[in-house]
Amino acid sequence: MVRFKIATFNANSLRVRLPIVKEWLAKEQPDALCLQEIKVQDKDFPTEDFEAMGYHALFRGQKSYNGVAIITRRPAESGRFSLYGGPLEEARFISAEIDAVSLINVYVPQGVAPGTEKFAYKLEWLQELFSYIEKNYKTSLPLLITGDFNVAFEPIDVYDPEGLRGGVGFHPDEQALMQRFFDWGLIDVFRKHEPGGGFYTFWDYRIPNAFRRKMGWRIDYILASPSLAAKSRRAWIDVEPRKVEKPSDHTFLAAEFEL
DNA sequence: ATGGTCGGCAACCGA
Repeated sequence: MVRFKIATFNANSLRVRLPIVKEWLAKEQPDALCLQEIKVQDKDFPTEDFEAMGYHALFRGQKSYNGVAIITRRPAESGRFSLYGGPLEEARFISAEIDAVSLINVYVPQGVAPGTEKFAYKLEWLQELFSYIEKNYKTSLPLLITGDFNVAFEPIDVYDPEGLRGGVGFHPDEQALMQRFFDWGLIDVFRKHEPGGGFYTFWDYRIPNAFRRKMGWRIDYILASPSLAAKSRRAWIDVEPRKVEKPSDHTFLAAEFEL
């Protein structure tokens, strides 16, 4: 039996959140950590900080916005650095092969509001991600898709389902696309271990004291193919890093498998 | 009655 621990974290600036990330890595020693919204260009990526801790880094950054990375304990085989394949594409997709597991890390467009061009782009991006997975992966093989999907799937995944229904992040068109991943066979590993509601991974900065008031959303996911999901032993949300000086609006979401 | 968020990066955009 080989332990395989994976986590995902929307950093909202890796420069600002690097101390939190390093502390969490040291504490949990995951085999892979997927980061989103790193907001650094490749030339500024803190590779040395991770190497000094015995970790390896794959990343695709961009100026100002977006940016994704996969930090691994053992060297990983890099996969793709974009979904559509173009050099001008926003840095929202990165994949790798690690310990015989195919890993895809995504930062799904936020979408602003239904009816906007950006909302249409979000739906199109999710559709493209699903098509890519359907075309290139088999449900029988070990696959993990992690990241910030910017979609809450069920009413128990948001603090106010009635009030938020139909808005960005809790819209039936977004949920229908999430459903396609589940229909294909992927399993929401946190949900597998925690059937109850009220567990969130994101609290909007713009709502005063949202965390204290429990006004959260569960929009970050670790999705696993069936055979891999069957090997998960636990999944959890770590809110401890929110108690530091510079909390993020997201938390670390982690899962542990026995391969 | 009113103001109450972040981060990047240089004026606002994105979340």
